[in-house]
Amino acid sequence: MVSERRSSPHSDPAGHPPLIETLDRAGLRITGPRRAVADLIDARSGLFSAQDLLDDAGRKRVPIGRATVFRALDLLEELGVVERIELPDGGHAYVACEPAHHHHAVCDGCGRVREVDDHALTDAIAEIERHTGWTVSGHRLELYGRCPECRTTAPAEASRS
Amino acid sequence: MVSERRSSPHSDPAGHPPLIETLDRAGLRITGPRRAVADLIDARSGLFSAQDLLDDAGRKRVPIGRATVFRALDLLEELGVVERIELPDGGHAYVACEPAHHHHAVCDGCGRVREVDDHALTDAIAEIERHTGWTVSGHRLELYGRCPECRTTAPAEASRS
DNA sequence: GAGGATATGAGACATGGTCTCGGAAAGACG
DNA sequence: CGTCTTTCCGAGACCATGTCTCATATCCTC
Repeated sequence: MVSERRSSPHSDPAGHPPLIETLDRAGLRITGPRRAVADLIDARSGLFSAQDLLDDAGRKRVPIGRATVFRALDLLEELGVVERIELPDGGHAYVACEPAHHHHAVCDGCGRVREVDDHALTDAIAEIERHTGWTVSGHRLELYGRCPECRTTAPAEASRS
Repeated sequence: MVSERRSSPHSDPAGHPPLIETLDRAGLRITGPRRAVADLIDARSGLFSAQDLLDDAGRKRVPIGRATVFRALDLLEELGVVERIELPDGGHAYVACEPAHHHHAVCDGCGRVREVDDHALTDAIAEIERHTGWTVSGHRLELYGRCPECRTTAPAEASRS
């Protein structure tokens, strides 16, 4: 489980439109459970696990099946508005994000996640292709560290390279 | 005692010394099971899962407990000679590697893994730190694509950003 | 509305990994 | 070598995170 931290009850901290809109625009069925999951995600900020959503749902007395949460998450991931990321400790978490290609920086102080783009990385990959002979069709980059707010507070715990 | 010394078709692509030596040099106990796991890994190339090692062990009639395999893998990971990587499909796999910091490129044709270093990435990260105000203490980069041998054969399947 | 396509929920199953605990083996020492 | 302490091992229970199945409920279109 990923820790609980929410900011404003419903607003999209990073300015995303409500997730449910994405489903709608993609021409997918808007069902009660889907809407519920979308809302639960919108109400969070930063990292969360499927279990977190289930817990939230229980707390709010919104009955949703486990499988449904995973299915909704898959769907949203496919649409690019939710991403599953790997944590330094080997665990997983989900995070809502923009559909455009980007990477995530995860703060190990507060769990906040920030999107980062990667012009420089693109160049780096081109370079790698050039001298290894590989064709790189995809990549995954995650950054771990501390956000400006946490930088001055408690020291970070170990993180892997 | 396991007979078979690295019999893999593409053995030792990067010229690693036997893994068991790493344990020895680290001053850790060299026990039968640890040696067995080290040998099993040496005999492989590319990605493998804990289950693969267990299967190999069964095939060679080397009885090793599941927990022991995971413990040995943890140990080797701590020493930096084995790394656990995230696959594009969300699964995990292990791979033997050099202890120095680097990244992996995974071929989705043959499963081969190549180590890649990242001068350019280091610069890219410095750049990110500079204009986001974050302190990046660690990162994880994985590249997916096709190695030169597979590039000309069957087309790659989809892979994620 | 009615009907067919699709999604849902409950819970079994799968996978990958961790924990516990009694027993066994490694290494230190005399 | 024998004994002692420390560490490791194996078996299997346990756990977390997902996936699958299938009967039922729901959505959307006509």
